[in-house]
Amino acid sequence: MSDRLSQTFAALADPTRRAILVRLSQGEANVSVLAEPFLEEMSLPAVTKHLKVLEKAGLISKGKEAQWRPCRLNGEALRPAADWMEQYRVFWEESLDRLGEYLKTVVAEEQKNQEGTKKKGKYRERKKKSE
Amino acid sequence: MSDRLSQTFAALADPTRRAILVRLSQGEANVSVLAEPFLEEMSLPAVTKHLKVLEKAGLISKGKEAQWRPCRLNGEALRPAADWMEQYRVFWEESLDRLGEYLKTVVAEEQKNQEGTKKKGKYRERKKKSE
DNA sequence: TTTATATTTAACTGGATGGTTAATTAACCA
DNA sequence: TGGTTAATTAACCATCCAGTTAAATATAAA
Repeated sequence: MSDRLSQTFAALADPTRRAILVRLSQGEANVSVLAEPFLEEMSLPAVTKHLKVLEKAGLISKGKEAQWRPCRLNGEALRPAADWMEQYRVFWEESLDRLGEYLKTVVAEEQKNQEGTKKKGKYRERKKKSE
Repeated sequence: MSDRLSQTFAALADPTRRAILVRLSQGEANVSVLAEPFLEEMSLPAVTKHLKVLEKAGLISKGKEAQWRPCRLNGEALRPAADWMEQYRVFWEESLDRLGEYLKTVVAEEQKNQEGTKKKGKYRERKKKSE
């Protein structure tokens, strides 16, 4: 996996972890509080592991207060992922002022200009570089 | 993994797959064209597999034209994931009119009111239901 | 000093992922 | 018919992932 963006998306690719983030968006909470809603489905160490994944991805950070480990959301870390998605908004959003439609058209134009993937015999064939 | 949202995020958690989506946002392309930029790093079947992941997640769909399989982006499928992220925008965005700051404050207030994770002795202890 | 609470670590397991090479399928072309 | 191109499937492998139970660590409280 390796890169940051992949790590972020991977961290979000689990319902338990997303639920934890939702919970943390309402304020910090220590591990057992966070775990409580899941303890009928999984063990506490399982939750600890999820928290570790979120922590490694930079999405949360853990404090230290006596034997408790208050966790808090680090929303900042979601930004690159959100920004990445943002570039696709145009593909689904029909905005009120038709900006979406307009941009789609622009893209379609571009597409037509560079062509190369549309009709029989026009598929661009590239020999692999022999290096 | 199972649920749709997880599937979407998981599909995005790989740089090759994200690059494929970027490429497709500029227009449809068949498999070998999509694979070309990666063939020095991985084999064609590897790319086929990535495409399958994207397809299962509903992010792309494949057509059929002679021996070619023109792939196209299905941006629509990204919407739920983008929407999910959107709820966190407030945590990083300092909007021009300070709406972000304002909402952060609201959350901080709420946090203070419900407390329960802050001071010694106040940690909510719930016995696990014996069922 | 013992006990209780909060959390983590260790060791293990089954199943998913991401890659490989070799073989197969499918359509076109000469 | 036979060859070429495009893409997939099969079989395999190493690693990661999400969970488990049991043991360890750390702080507080009696």
